[in-house]
Amino acid sequence: MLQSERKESRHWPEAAVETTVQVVGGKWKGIILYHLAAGELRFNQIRRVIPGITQRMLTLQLRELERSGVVHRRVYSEMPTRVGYSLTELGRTLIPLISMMQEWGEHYLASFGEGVSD
Amino acid sequence: MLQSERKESRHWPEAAVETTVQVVGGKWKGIILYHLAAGELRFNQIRRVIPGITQRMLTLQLRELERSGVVHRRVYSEMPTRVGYSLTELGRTLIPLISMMQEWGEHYLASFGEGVSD
DNA sequence: CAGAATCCAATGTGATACTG
DNA sequence: CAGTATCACATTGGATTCTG
Repeated sequence: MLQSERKESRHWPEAAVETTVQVVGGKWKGIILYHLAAGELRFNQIRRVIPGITQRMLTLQLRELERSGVVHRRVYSEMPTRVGYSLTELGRTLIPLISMMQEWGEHYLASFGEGVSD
Repeated sequence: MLQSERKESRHWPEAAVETTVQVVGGKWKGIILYHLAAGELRFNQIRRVIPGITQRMLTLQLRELERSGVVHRRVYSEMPTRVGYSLTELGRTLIPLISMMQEWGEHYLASFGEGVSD
């Protein structure tokens, strides 16, 4: 999705903003990255810390994060199968951004209260 | 987890991340905010700096940004009609975030975006 | 355990035409 | 100039079932 719809090779600053939105945006990616910032998690561990995400969506979002190069998928040859997900080096450079997004969200929720339906 | 996590908050940190994603996410909101950071722009001025956005989408995204409280819509009583959009005070608190998103996107495009094929 | 496959509903987005 | 209205298509998301 990201690389396959690359635009011009010239980088306008807004293209950079768009790129970041595509990597961390979507309904679940920010949350997944937030949890992976703490360290490697297995598939069902992520499901447990993100109640509400379906198996299908977790798979899809993890695949996109992998494809963006920010998440690494590691298969342990065990029985039963165990798969660990962790941030790549590039993914770790996202931590300050995720952190800032969290802070802003808290500030927003605190000043606008619960009444904001968005 | 993230260093900035505030344990006394009654909001879950992931809800805060989600909230921010909803405010700045989507296909166009980040770009719109990026341009409004420079100052007030009229409707068609935004269209000009964001080639590719349709009139319909610009209207919809601006309405959502207004509704989130980060953009202010100001109608000048003139002929022909003139409407200016600008960041609210809350919206201006997003500027460091947008700026960081831009920087990360540039870093991503520079180190990863160009040569990668799927 | 960690998924893949399928179906379908909901939402997002674009093109086009029209308006005060 | 700054929108609305309408239709069509694309993308996203959920529920369910099945598998190595």
